[in-house]
Amino acid sequence: MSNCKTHKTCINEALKTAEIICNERGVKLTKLRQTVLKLIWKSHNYVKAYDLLDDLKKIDSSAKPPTIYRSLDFLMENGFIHKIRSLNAFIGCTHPNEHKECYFLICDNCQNIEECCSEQINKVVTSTTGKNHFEPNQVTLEISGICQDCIS
Amino acid sequence: MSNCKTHKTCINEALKTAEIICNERGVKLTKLRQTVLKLIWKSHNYVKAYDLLDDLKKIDSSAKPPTIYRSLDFLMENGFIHKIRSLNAFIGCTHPNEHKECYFLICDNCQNIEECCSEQINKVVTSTTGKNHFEPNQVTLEISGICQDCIS
DNA sequence: TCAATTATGTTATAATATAACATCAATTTC
DNA sequence: GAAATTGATGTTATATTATAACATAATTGA
Repeated sequence: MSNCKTHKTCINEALKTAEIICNERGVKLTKLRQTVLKLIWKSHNYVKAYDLLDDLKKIDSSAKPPTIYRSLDFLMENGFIHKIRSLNAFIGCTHPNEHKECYFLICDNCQNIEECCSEQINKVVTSTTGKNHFEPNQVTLEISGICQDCIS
Repeated sequence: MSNCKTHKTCINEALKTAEIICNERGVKLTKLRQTVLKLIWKSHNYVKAYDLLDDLKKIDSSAKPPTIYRSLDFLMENGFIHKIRSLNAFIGCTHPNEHKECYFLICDNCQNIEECCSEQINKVVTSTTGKNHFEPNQVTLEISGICQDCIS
């Protein structure tokens, strides 16, 4: 479960940040992409592409799979959302400006996902890939289990 | 690229180990499951489920998706193979007896996957989940990039 | 303005995975 | 050893996830 009090703030923050970053980068956060980002941020839980598509269809009944997947691609490329590979699902990024590598704590019970960064983990990954003479490109670290709020 | 000299040895090892573990556990490594495990071990590269199905069809033309997926499920449950979530692919496990958590170094160039264990990584994961009061269940750590042999 | 680029619309289909029910084989129990 | 139970496989159908390919529209920039 997330601790945000007024979730609207989370959504607005996410949209504003995305807007700013897009301007900096000279890429366009179009109406559609905004809408999709907003739909993803509907909650702190992960969302599936086709659920998103259903949501989008309520707004624009002509939406089709490529509509969603293209927006998802754009949002991922720019770091506004992440794909959770172990779930084939997507989630809004809580700090699109800052991180390099991050990892996810996925609650099997409440579906909430916590996005975390850890210098420690980065170091270990770097050192272990170094030992293997491996040039890392992308790190996927997803930890599923039971979150704080669901343990009791 | 893998360093095995006679890959047949890898396959035989994998099958023998699986056999022994199944006996210990009182579960059955049926003909079909053996065949699928052998097909997965055809190389050290990862394999896709439907490629596997095509291979299996050459042996038993009546094979269908559930044939493969059931065997894959069994082999995963017993730790003889792993699913690589970032690729929707499967790979034989190199040490089904020993490890708890492991991680994968996936070469984008040659498709080889190195399965590694690191006490260090386990510790960091434990400590970081602990800090978040998170009860971990399953850890997915997949690092893609360029392997030693493909860097030059 | 028109050429090039980028974004979106649209149709179709590819790729991945599972549900549901039938049958067969092995094991246990009486 | 026959019947009952369990586990494995066969089979049909379909769900879920994702992309290719081509058409059109909007935007940018020379």
